[in-house]
Amino acid sequence: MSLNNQDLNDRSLQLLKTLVERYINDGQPVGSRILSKDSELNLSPATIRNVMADLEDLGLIHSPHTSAGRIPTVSGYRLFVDSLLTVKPIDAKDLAQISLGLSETDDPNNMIGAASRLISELTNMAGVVTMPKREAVYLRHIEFLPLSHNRVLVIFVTNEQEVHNKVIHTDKVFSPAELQQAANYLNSLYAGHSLAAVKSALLKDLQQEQERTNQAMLDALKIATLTFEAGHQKNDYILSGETNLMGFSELSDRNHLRSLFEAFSHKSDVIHLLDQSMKADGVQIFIGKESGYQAFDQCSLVTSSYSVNDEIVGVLGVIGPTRMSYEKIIPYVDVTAKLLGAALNPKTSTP
Amino acid sequence: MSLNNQDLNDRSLQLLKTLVERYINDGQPVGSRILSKDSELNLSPATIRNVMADLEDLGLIHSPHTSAGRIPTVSGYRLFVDSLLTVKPIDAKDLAQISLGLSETDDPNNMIGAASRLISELTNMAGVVTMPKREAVYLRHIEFLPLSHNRVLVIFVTNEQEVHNKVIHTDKVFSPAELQQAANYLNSLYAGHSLAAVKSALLKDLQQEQERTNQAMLDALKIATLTFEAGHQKNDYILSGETNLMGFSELSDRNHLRSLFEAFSHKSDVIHLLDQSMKADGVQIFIGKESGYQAFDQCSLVTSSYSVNDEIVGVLGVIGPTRMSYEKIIPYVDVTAKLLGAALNPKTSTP
DNA sequence: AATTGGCACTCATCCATCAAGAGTGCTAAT
DNA sequence: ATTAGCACTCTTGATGGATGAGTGCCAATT
Repeated sequence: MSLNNQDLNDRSLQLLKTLVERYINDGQPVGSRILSKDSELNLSPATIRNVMADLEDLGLIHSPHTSAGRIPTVSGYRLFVDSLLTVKPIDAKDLAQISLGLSETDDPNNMIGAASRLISELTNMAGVVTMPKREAVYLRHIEFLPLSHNRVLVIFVTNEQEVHNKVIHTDKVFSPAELQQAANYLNSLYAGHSLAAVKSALLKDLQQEQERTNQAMLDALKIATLTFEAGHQKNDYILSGETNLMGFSELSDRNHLRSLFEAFSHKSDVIHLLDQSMKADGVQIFIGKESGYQAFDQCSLVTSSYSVNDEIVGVLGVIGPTRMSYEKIIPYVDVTAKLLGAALNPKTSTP
Repeated sequence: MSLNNQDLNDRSLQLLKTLVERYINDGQPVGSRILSKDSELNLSPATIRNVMADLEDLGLIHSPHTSAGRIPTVSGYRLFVDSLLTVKPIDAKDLAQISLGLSETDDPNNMIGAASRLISELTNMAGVVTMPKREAVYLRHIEFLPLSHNRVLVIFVTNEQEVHNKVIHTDKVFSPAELQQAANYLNSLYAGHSLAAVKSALLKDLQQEQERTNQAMLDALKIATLTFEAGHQKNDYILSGETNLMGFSELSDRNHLRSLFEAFSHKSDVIHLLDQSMKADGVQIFIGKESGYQAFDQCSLVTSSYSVNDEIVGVLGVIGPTRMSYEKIIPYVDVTAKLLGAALNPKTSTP
């Protein structure tokens, strides 16, 4: 056994690097002859073969069958991505396209969609961006409109300009005037407070008022309780360019493709996966089975969280085949996430 | 030439019918021997062959190659669907599932989604439902909130409970009080009127006020003009179960599948296609190339408009391969569309 | 001791051939 | 008008080289 660390470090890594690069380019298993010509070190195919055998023993590469070249395993990609890769600078034209694309709208929702579309178009893969999810959501304004059958339409605005609406069922019928009064009361009491604070305050106030039995205020508090009892975070994402994935031969198996697209439809798996990237700054990568979801076995996911006012609020990512150009994709994801965060910051935009 | 109308009418149609039914069942080209056994008329394969040759001359069937059976052409399907088909009654259990599924929510948006999901699950194909689009949209309530940089968040409610919001840019900065006053003014003036009426009234009132130079009202009218200048009809649809389409071998060609899913993403083609069904009551069918969109060449689309209060407001449909069980699908689409219309009617729901 | 040339060996891929089977169209007989 | 019979076509699947890429290992070289 001549495969100690010394062996690996010197040139095996170099060879692994060129092997991965070559495979990412061609999609063909790369053999000793090609690798010999491709690497700067002047080694004969025979020597390369010895090294390759070592790399295979270490589980970094494997060959699909006897007479084919080698392709990287997940560990091989991982090593490549972690220590060998030299990122390419982002194309100036593409950078401009991203900035421009993100500045075309004020609406945060549209901006998320634009980011998803941009990253998908520039990488020719699927782009995905989660809706921003603020830790602290502030109640800005609330409004009630009566509907038929004891139902009330609640409209409330959070943060700067996020509009939510829901229908609640009340015990009794309220007149428009009563609802107006309730809204005024709640606005004066709770506007500017975080939703969490509002919820706990509601509980307290409800008890207090119950003792004092001020009916009007009691009603207002009850309606408000109904309004805020469920979560309002959308927990959704915008996916673009899924169809690009159909162009990759490694994903062409019908069943694979189907389970992949089913995962996109169900959303929960993808959301869970993206949530993992919320924790960290910067770019994160899931290669093949690393994601833990079978549907993504043949895919890699390159993500970056994006922040508004130094608070991480969402994740932007790219989904493609394991054989993707990480060197190119990583900076694109990185930059787009940063630009999206900046564009979403209301203080910086359109002075 | 022995292929006059007499020939066709008698038993050729009967044979065409069983041929189509058989092909829809098996997916295999059906030959003279099978057809001879399958049809009640006791004819030898040879006779059947003569009839089939006639049907082929008429463009109703064709054979993929010399030694294969025949499969229906678009015209063949069309004739089958228009005059030969005997619809199967809808399964009671499925009917219950639809009713139940549609009654689970109040929110029209959720109901559309549920309808799309239900029809897709019950047919094992893709379900599509357009968002309801009322001819007459009534303004119910309008509200303004100030944002930074001369921007105003407009929230307005139409019809019963449809909430819209948009950000408009104003010439000058408005105080919250001014905006409140403007909203009150507009609500008193225009609430209950159709959006079209509001738009034309705005133009007139704007001119009148300009002469009288009442600044506050002039401002209100200007903001309102900005609010209503663009259309607010969503013109969107909810698609479900697209992935079911990946299971059909006739759509398995990667490029076909891709262009199909790209059409789903672009939406415009599908919307245009569905809009054609808005004009008519009842079930409409587009078979293969009849749709006019290349992406749908291999697909059929079975649609039905749905109505609220006798006004057609949207379309529900199913997308699948041309070789689909029309006899089963048609009543499902029909019934689901009717039930959806009923469920959307606020007067009928939850008394 | 590391490197290399040489060589036998393994597989996937391509291509031609072949047999079987399904289905047709046509003709002649019923 | 219908049908039996038959020659013919064409797909499908199996078989079997031939080719070529690539490997692993051994012995020779540096």
